[in-house]
Amino acid sequence: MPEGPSIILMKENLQKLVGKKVIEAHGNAKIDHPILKGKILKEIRTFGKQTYLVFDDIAVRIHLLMFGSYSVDEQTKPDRQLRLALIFKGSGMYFYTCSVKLVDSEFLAAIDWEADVMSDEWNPKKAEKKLKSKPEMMVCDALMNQDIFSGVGNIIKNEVLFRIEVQPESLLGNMPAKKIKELIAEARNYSFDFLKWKREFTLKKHWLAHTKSVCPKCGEKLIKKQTGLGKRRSFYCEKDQKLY
DNA sequence: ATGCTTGTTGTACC
DNA sequence: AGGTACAACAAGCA
Repeated sequence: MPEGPSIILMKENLQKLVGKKVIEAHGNAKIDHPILKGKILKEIRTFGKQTYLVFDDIAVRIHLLMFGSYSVDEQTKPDRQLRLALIFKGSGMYFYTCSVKLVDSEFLAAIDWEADVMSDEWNPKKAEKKLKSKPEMMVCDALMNQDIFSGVGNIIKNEVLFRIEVQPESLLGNMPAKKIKELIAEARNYSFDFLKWKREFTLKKHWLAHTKSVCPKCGEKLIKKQTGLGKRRSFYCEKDQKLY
């Protein structure tokens, strides 16, 4: 489920419940469920991998983490613990295996919305500034950093680095300004390709590097390695992706 | 079937 | 104070 573009799809699927009143809230999330009862769902906002169900004075923050899932108007009961259910008149939303928190409006106001690669407010100049201030950071960690590229996950990371022909362990400070600009442009660009392909259920088919064993460009064997401080798996071609 | 993973948070320990 | 490092969480897949 959980990289930024998938969260956009989740928002779309939940959208039909906006404007409706919560009749009942339950589930094993450690929140004060009754507080949501009777409130109108004003809007749904997303920030990277996070989803905010916004009510008058409070918002529910949902983060699907690695294995989270959701459903709208579920027909059959899934075989796992229900984390949160919000029941509306004739409809409902259900969340599983995710992090659920109540936050206030100040919390929303403090978010740097310009860091979200999927957002209209995405600010590439700001991203550039953040990257320039961290010359010692590996590019694989930078892409996964949610303060810089909110919404980018491991799949997007691997595909972006393959596209711009940069080895994951490259240091930001060693990369020419032009490459940094490519990195920023492609992080957004690929995220929208991801969204399009996910919508068509053809995402996996379009992977060039992620989980692949052979380089589609040169036919050499791809390297699979845990990289960066995050120790997340990277797939890359030693021949086609340059180490800066 | 055991190990791995599209992710983050908390806590212990320097 | 700051960072680092790992455990914990959990479901679906190969």
